[in-house]
Parts: sequence; C-alpha cells; structure tokens
Amino acid sequence: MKYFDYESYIEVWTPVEFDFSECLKFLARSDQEVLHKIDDDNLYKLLKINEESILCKISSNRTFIQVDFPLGTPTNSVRGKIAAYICEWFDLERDLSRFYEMASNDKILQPLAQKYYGLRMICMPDLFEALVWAIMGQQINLTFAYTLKKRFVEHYGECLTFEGETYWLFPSFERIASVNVDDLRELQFTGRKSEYIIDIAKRMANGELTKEMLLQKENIHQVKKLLMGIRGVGAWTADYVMMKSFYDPNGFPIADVGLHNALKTQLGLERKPTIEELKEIEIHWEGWQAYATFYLWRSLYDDTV
DNA sequence: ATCCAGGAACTGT
DNA sequence: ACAGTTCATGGA
Repeated sequence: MKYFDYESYIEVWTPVEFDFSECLKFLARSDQEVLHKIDDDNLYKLLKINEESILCKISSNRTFIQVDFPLGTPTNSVRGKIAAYICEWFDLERDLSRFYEMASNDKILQPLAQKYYGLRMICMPDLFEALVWAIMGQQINLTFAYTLKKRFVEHYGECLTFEGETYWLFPSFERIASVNVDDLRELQFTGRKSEYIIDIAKRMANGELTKEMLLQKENIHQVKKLLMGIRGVGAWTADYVMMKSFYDPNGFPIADVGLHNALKTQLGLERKPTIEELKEIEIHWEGWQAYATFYLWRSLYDDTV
C-alpha cells in the first residue's frame, strides 16, 4: 500500500486500471444503501477505527484517492488505518492487467471489461458485515435485502450527523451478540436468519471466530471450509465472503441467481445456464472467477445506472 | 394471484 | 453422495 499523509488529508495511490467513477456507479446501485453516501463525485463513509468514529470524504483525481476529514484530523496511526481500509475496500493491491488480458480473449467478458474498465471489486473488509450481509440476502430479492439491512443498521448501528446528513456504521458483533431472535424477527428477518446472525455475533464476540484467525490459515481452501462449518453459511455464502472479505480471486458462487441471470443476458439465452455449463465457462476464467462474477453482477445494474 | 428472489438446513433414500 | 422438502417474506 502506498499513500501520502498530509495530516489534514491523505492520498492513497491507485493503479492504472482504476476508475473511481466506475466504482461509484457500483456503489450507487441501491438508493437504500445506508453505509455510504454519494454526491457528485464524492463518496462519504463513516469508519470506526480504534474506537473513534471518523467521517471520510473520498474523491479521486486519477492518480490518487484523496480522503478528507470533514470533522477534523484523526491521529497519525488512525490515518494509516484509513488508508489501509481504502486500499482493501477498492481492492487496490490487485494487478488487473492480467484480468483484462484474459478478458480480451473471452467472448463473455470482453464487452464487460471494456464497458466497465477500471471497476474494481468493491470489498467488505469487515468479516462480520460480509457474513451478515450475505446471510440477510439469502433467497430474497435484493431490494428487500437492502430494506432489511437498512433496518438492521438503523436499529443497532452507531451514527453521526454532520451538516444535516446522518452517517451510519454497520452494527458491531458485540452489539448483535446481545439481541434476541424476536428482536430481529420484528425487523422481518426470518427466525432462521436471526439465529444464524446472532450465533455468528456471539462466536465473534467471545473470540471463537475472528478474521485474523482465518487469515492465518495457510491454505485458502481451509478458510472456506471453516466458513462452511458455521450454521447458515453454505457454499454460496462462503464464496461470497471469500470474494469480498478474503479477496480470493477464485471465489465463485456458482449457484448464484444473479450470476445466472447476467449470463443468460450476455449469452442471449432463453433460459438460465445450468451448473454444468457454468463449470465449462469457469475453466476459461481460472484465477479470475471472482472478477468475472463481479463484472457480471455489475452488468445487472445497467438499466438502473 | 403467482412466481421467484445474489440459499441453507433438514430429511429420507 | 444425492434429491426432495421446508423455511419465510416481500417484490414485480
């Protein structure tokens, strides 16, 4: 990670294959999103670092992402952690040149790679957020998933108001560890999902499950295996979390409905592709399945963006 | 109304 | 290992 610290703001270096406005389009995919705000070319996000809430105003000038702090300058070490968060959030460490090289020879990906050039995986550094978001979204349409997330965040997250706008943090596992199934059911979570989420929060709160512990695994397959050992985490959720929180380029939620719909459109099919067909297609994407999936997901929002 | 949605656990074979 | 069933609720 390369960044420059000017105290009152920081600049995080961005690779050539990066287009901030493309990333903003993805971030703007739902008007119900509560974890960030976008106005013009600026992105606002509240972060909690070392027990301190920091409002970040994020913009870009091609070479750098600039982060300003409208509420005041955080300490030196906090600024470093914010730079690290930005780097993970936009997956800035990854060298996309090989992805684009592969995509240029792929019938499905070529047009998408061209259209969304510079779009990077929008990640979720917070493991709890990634797990909960994935579980919330299981087997419901995305609109309703955002409704659930908004209720969840606004009930259990911390917030901060600045110039009439309220900014929210995703609820901590410590907080969720103490809620009851009935509390979440009132927000219209199913009983099952409520149990999964609360159970994960408890396991994270007592130190039984941490991102650090999973990162220490030598083999990334072990991470997926351990994730799937968690109640409520099947193959789809595990792959989603591998993509978004463990930055696994091979993460591929092969049974994902959105992926199927995107491929149906891109291939001009009358029906959705079968799992067998997906296994054939995946071979051509070896090493970049996560990015292929992400770009296909992006294509689903073309009508609305 | 009816189908389905960025699934997973459970049950029976 | 594999297939069918149940869970649950809103969106379109």
